[in-house]
Amino acid sequence: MPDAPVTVVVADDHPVFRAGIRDALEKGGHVEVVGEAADGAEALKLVRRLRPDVLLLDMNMPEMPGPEVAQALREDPEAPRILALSAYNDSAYIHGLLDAGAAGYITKDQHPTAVREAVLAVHRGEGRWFVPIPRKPEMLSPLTGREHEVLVLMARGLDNATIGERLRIAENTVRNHLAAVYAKLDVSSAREAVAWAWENGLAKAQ
Amino acid sequence: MPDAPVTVVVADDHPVFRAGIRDALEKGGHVEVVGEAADGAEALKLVRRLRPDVLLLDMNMPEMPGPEVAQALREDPEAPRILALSAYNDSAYIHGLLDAGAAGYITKDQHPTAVREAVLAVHRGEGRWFVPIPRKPEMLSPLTGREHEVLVLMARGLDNATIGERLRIAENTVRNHLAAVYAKLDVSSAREAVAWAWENGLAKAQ
DNA sequence: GCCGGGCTAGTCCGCCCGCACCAGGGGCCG
DNA sequence: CGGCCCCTGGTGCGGGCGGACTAGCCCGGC
Repeated sequence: MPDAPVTVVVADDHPVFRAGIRDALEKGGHVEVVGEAADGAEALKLVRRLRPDVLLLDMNMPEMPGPEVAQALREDPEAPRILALSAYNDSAYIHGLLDAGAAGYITKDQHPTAVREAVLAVHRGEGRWFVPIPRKPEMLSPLTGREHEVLVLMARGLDNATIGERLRIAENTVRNHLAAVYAKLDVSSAREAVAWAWENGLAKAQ
Repeated sequence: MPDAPVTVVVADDHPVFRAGIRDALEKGGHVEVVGEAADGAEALKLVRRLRPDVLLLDMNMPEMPGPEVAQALREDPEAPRILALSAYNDSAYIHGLLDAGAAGYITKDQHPTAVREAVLAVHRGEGRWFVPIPRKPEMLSPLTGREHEVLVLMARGLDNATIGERLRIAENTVRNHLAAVYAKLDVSSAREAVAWAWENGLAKAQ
């Protein structure tokens, strides 16, 4: 390969992690980290300016979480391929991400070389690059994609109006989704639903 | 200083983060990372074998979270100084950690050099925390016993009336306690408070 | 083509709950 | 003793939210 290196923008709110990723990616050659972002909004700006091949996108950032960034890039024809990065391995979460346009998903507990290989695989167009997902039998989350998104935002403490703004839907629609969530989870209050979300890993610290 | 380097064991479940930390710590000299652990149990073993000067301890690890490790090392006379590391910055959490024996506390969103300086400071016997403590300093005062009880029950999904029954107090009293909780945590809804409780380990599961 | 399911949006109702405010009793400490 | 904090209980008000509907649009499958 007379390669132009694969260009990557790394979006994660922890500087130390970014430094570790940069090191891991560039150590083997063929990959160049052209930018780092500490939050989602910064990531968007960088991506649109630098036009990298791959965006390595942490799911859990302040201000603007990963899924929103993926969503925002969804209709951009020049958008980079997105490799989603998360501290946790949540199968229900993954679905929403792929719908939002992520090309791959990998957890932070993987070895640096695995992350590097995932970046290269995503760049080659080998879509849907997964970490071994600890798949408990399918039934984990009976929720639809939208219901899941709404529940995740609620589990962070957002009220219905704010959830609607984030997802760009009416507050009434949020309530409808939540009604479906409550029915499926067999709960009857936001408190219970938020507790369920945390118990089942839809919301995670860090 | 004709120094023997400060020896450090790094405990974090993300290999990339460990690599980043190792790099950041060793880059400036005077510090040597003598071991890495991916979970709390491994950290304990390593500490007892290697006897490092400082243990850089992530709070959020599978199997055995950081606070338990700190607790386990509490009565060990040869225990290293512990610098607690967390993705989040919340005052009540910090208190529990310091009580458990941590010498310092720093968040993951700090610059690598700040982490390094914190390690050195802890080794010198200085200081407690190295991040701006959120909100007013006097907010460090955590919840009262009763407030804590109410919050824990709420984080399980109970409504105010049920909480009152459990604690054998009037629902109005529950509301009063919750008002105090909201003020101290700087939140304004049950959703936020429940999320806070889970983020900070008041509600357990997983 | 028809049907089912997901996403969207709206309405109406009732109540839980957040909020402000007040007040008495008990324990601790200067 | 006086002051302070915690725990307890109460009232009234307004808003957010859950519950139960209806309904249009789009898509994929039978």
